[in-house]
Amino acid sequence: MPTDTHSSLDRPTPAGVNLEQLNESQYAAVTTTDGPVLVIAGAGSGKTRTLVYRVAYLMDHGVAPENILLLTFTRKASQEMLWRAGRLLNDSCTRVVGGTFHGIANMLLRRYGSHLGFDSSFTIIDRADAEGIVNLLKSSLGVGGRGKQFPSKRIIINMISGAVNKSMPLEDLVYDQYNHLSEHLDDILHLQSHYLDFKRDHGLMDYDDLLTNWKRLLAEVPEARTAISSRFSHIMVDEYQDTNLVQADIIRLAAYTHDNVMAVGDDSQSIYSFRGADFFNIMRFPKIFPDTRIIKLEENYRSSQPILSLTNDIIRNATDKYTKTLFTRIEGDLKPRLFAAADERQEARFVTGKIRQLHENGIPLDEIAVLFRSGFHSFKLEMELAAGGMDFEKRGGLKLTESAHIKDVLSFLRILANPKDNMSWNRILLQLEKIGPKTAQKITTAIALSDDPFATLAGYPAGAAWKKGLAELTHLFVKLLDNDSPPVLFDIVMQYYEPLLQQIYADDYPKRKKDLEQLKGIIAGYESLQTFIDDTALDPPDTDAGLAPEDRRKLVLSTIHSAKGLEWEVVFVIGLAEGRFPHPSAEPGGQWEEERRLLYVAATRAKKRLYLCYPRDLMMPDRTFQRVGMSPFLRELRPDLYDRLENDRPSFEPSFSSAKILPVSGKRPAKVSLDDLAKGCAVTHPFFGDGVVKRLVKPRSVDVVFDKHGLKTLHLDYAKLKVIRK
DNA sequence: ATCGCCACCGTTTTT
DNA sequence: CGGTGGCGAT
Repeated sequence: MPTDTHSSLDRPTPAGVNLEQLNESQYAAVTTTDGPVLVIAGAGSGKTRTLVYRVAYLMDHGVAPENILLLTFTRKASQEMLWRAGRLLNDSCTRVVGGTFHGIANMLLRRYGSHLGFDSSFTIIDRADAEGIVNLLKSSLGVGGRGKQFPSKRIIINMISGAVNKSMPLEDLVYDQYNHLSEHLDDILHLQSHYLDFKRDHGLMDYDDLLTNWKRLLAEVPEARTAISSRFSHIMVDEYQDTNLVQADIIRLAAYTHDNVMAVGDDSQSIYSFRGADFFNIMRFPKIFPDTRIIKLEENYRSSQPILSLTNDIIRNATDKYTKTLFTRIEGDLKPRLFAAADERQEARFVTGKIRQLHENGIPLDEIAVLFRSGFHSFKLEMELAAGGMDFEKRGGLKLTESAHIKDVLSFLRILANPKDNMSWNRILLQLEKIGPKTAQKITTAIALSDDPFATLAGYPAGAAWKKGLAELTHLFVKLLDNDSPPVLFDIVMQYYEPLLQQIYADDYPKRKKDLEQLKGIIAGYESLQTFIDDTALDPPDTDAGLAPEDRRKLVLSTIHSAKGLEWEVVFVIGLAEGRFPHPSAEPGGQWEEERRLLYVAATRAKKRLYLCYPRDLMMPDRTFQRVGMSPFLRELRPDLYDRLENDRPSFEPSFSSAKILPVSGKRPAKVSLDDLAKGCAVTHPFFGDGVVKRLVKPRSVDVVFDKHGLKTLHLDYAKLKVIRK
């Protein structure tokens, strides 16, 4: 594919794009309509922005939006991107097809799946479902019961899925990466083959199946390949370092007529290799697509220089170096801070106190995040925040649809969409009195073998103890099969399920009931049951879905993995202690480097302020405290790149759990009111320093230009402003 | 043989 | 909190 011979600067510019903001490389990435482009760039360099601009550019040059396919990692990311593109180039870009690999795969398979011999009604299963199947099989095959260190269901699913994603026989993978488990190889292979059969027999499809079948569709069905390749004349991929081999093949095949692919990624941010992601995909890209234009972006548009210096130093020690040294023109001189707490509790208090302080100084809560390696590392902090009456949103923990009661209700609906879904049958039958794993399995096998599952259920020879329960269940399905509106179906299920709910979860029934109300709100927006079920499996709604935007402006607590691609003014990274970070099972060589990149990802989320915290003492499994040092990754850093915070004072911040504290807004009397201020007043602020009032805003805010930090909008209720001179 | 209840334990990361 | 193992009841 010929690249342009004349200077790219001769080309017309995309509508509404301010080219002052684009450096020459970005400009080159944006202004090409043909051929493959690979953008390799560091954190905060505006990779995603080049994609948005290119969408705008393409549409400006006559490419119809419905022919553009934007593949992103999460559905939120694609929505965000389309929204940004919409601001550049009116709203026609909403017709751009944006989504995740899995979402697009689902769409295509529902449409063309029959070419591969699929039943059109397959059910998408998530991780927890997959683990559930392994559990069922483990007991029914009698595998691993006696041997003590048989791998957990989670590890087995990781291995099975890893084999698919790396296009590698499971056997090789076990010898390669799980050698310590190789004594169980036969059992593992046994489980794998039954797992595959189970999914096939019951019309279930996991995340990996969606991708492999998409690939098969492209590779084996010429008419589908042609249809898809001409439908999407331009394909864009974000976060390319997180793609696996199957995804790389999909892109190659989907673009086989035109090669119009643009991929952006950063090898230093590859943190998903445990899931089969392979950042060598980036290196391979130019070989797969000859005549690729490679564009490197080295300017960072996110973080201040002190933060960038530290993050450069984190990655400096990496063994695989493809890394570029990033620079920034953003001003700021606040060095990252390293805080050594005595223990987790003190760490939590420090973070809570700092957040409160920052918020009082005018930083909105949704511009602050706390990041950590594993979900449970934030438990102490969550308690401390809750005790202090501070609201937060936790990401990367349990999703709404992963809780047992929600799964219960969804099972009924999933059966309606796919009567062969034996996972769901099993769930429902187990709820009945006197039916345990064995009985449930007998019934589900009978159902799986029959042509009419509902008739089989009705006619199943019931034992005396559970005859009544089975009859009620049969009756429920009679009613359900008469309807097809999702909200109505939901209500019918709830009539049946609510008594069960009270009985099964007697202790926290009200809380679970509230979750179900929320689910009801979500389902109300759907007209098709199938769409609803697909969405809940592919993109589980979080517990805050449906809240008004102003209520969502919360402090974020997140695992580092779930924070990928996001940014905040202030970032705290907690739990940076030996034994916590890197994860103890990571050994120098393999996983170790990925853990280092993980810390890099965490630190590069910060725009202005970065706090790195660790507890000196950690509670060990045997409930004793043990002195641990700081994370080895921190020890490697040049000490002049950060400021150390010592906690010589025993009670650094007051504990919010031991004292009654009023909510933030009511706690502090306003120091200054609008009446005391006027345009031109000189003021001082404990955090931003000296400045001059530029403008009075609405009821209780004021714009101040600070000497060192530029323009800030401060809320008088929170900010500790002092008037120096009127 | 199967079910239900109680007590105990440990927690990678996930589209 | 969720998974597991033991034990008594059916």
